[in-house]
Amino acid sequence: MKIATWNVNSLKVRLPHLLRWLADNPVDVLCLQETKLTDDKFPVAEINEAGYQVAFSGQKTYNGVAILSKLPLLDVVRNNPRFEDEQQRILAATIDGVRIISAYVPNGQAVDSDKYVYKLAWLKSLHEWLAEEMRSHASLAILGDYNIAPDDRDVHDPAAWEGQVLCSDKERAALTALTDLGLTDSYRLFEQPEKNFSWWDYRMLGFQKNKGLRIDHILLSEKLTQRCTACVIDRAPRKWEQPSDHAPVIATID
DNA sequence: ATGGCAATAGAGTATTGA
Repeated sequence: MKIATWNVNSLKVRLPHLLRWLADNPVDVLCLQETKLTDDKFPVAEINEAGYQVAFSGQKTYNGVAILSKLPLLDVVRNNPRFEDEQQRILAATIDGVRIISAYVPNGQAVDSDKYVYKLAWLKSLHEWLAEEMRSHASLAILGDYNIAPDDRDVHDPAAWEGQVLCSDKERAALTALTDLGLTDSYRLFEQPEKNFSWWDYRMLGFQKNKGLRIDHILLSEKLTQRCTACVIDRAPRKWEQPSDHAPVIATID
């Protein structure tokens, strides 16, 4: 089973990229973030035609998450039931006995801004809900754009980013709190290339200069960690015309 | 060198992202 995550930064713009990528990478499950579409505009027919069933939770202009799957999506839940939130950032479904969660963690804008406070509160509540979910689902994977670079290996210029949003101690502690629940960053189970990232700024020739961050992650419960045989970042679609600023991350579960 | 790109809403320019 291959499971993947990709922040597409507008599914309206990126639908051709998505279909092309799925043709090249026929993963079993793909979690999307930043679809930026209301549910009535979601391209269900095109995705079905590509061989995928899909659940989605969107809103106008911002956020929006989805899960594509070759197998049926059961027990679909929108949002963290413990966190009152108008922003559509969480979608969960059970696929082939695995609880899959697509998550779009808030960006946080700047340390100590209102959005940063919201990000930390959101993560704290996610932690509480995940603890619960893990009790009822031994096989659980939470995939998405975490907007947190776990450590300095995940940052192109750690000195420049030190203490900044996406790299601050409080954000990293919030991510560590999630892994302390018994979730593992699948990427670090394996030897990985140096300076390998999942996001590059559109500005400053970020991708060409590889000025990026690794902020998109696949966290696995212990049961899935034992079955995980690979985790890779696919930079290929970042080189395509009019790309998303994020690259997909893929984990293989045997 | 502290900007720079891109998407959205909506009709010039503001907001957000990371």
